[in-house]
Amino acid sequence: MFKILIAEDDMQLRDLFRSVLVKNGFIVKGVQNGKEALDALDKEYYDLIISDIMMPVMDGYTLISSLREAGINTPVMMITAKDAFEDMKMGFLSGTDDYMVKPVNVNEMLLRVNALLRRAQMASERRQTLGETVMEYDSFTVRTPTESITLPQKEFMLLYKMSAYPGKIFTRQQLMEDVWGYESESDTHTVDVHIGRLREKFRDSNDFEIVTMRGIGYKVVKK
Amino acid sequence: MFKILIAEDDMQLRDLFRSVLVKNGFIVKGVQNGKEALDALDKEYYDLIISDIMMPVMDGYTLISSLREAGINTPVMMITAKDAFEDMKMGFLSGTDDYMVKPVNVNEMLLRVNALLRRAQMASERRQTLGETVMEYDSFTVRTPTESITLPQKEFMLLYKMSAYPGKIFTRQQLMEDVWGYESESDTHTVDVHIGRLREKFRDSNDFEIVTMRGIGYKVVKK
DNA sequence: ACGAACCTTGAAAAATTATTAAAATAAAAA
DNA sequence: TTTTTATTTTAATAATTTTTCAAGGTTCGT
Repeated sequence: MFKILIAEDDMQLRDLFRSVLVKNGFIVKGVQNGKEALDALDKEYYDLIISDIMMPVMDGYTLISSLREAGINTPVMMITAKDAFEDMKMGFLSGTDDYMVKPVNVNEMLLRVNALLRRAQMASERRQTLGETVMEYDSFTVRTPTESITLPQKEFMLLYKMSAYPGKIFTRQQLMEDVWGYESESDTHTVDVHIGRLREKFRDSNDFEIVTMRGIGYKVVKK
Repeated sequence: MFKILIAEDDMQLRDLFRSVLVKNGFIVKGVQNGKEALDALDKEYYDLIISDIMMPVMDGYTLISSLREAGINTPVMMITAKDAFEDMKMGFLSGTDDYMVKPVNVNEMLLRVNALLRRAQMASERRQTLGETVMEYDSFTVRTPTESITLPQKEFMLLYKMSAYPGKIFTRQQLMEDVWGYESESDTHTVDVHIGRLREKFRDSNDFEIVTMRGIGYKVVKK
């Protein structure tokens, strides 16, 4: 299920886009300007951004530039009122992936959105979400609303593995095999130490906690 | 540099596209129809395909469909004479990434080509900026407010590649493949040495730094 | 309250990366 | 061509971070 963020100050247009996208199975959030878009992106992961250029508070160019500078490569489709080459050029140079001129044919928009998502999927890293916590396998990074930390390999793998099935209990043995590999010599108590460190790091998480199943193993539970 | 394949039966148009792209540093091969395109793709790798829809022998839809079926995900831009929704729909459904209607604005085409290559994870611009630091691909030169130095090839390519996606993590393997080439014999630790030299040279940069992602690779971060 | 299971801590061991120097290769100049 | 210079690679060692292990303290369930 793909999540799309729409930044558009014209409420009528925003609602039109939203209804079309929702009707086609997307989860959509609408905001009024670039600033609000950044806030939304901070809280939650989106698979695609549709943004108007001219908006109050923060325009589309600024929005995209800041995203790209922050290393966020979410695909972006820009929408503009003016059919001017210079505007389009600025859009593409800020890091836009596609560009449409108003009045927008919503069916074309749908096709283009799908094409962008298809292409992004290929390059996309493996990723997992637990509430507002996002785990990126390719960078061993965990993003929460308040921070973004890169974990050591073993710690990350443990968390990633268990988060894939919240509520499911994993025995130490299972975790050893999955994370350390089939014929690891290491003591299974090593798992405990890593769990301890994870707990310390995510003590304040509102999304999950690691629960001990005495005599069995551990599980990640959604809060 | 990047290789682009153009499939277009109108010789005049093909030559126009070719000359514009060549002028912008791309290596271009032109063919007359889908069949010839498939033959060319069989012989050689291309980074992007620009294809007309209506062509004798084999049309654009068939070309793209066969590519996608064969698991080839090269980005494709389709070009058509008719401004018809049904045509565009068929184009996108066959696996096209972008779509332009004739008469084609070649400058817009250039922008879109670059956007497609960027999304496909290839830095296509010949010049990049990171804050006040400018990198020129053609001369391997990096200019900062205080100085201007020409780097050795490997060092420059490394920096250039990573700077194209600030914040994105590159594994040594990836960097080896991108900078050294697919089947390099060299030890991947040679990357470390070059990174070390880059760090030394740009120790005082206010614009960026190279951060180690332990166990994974490196990334360039904006300051 | 008791024992087993778990948590915490610190320090040793292992793995990874940084740094340096020297050797090998490639490019440029004489 | 030969010599010189610059670049790239390899190798060895140092520094750093992660991982492991073990000991003592704590908690949990009966």
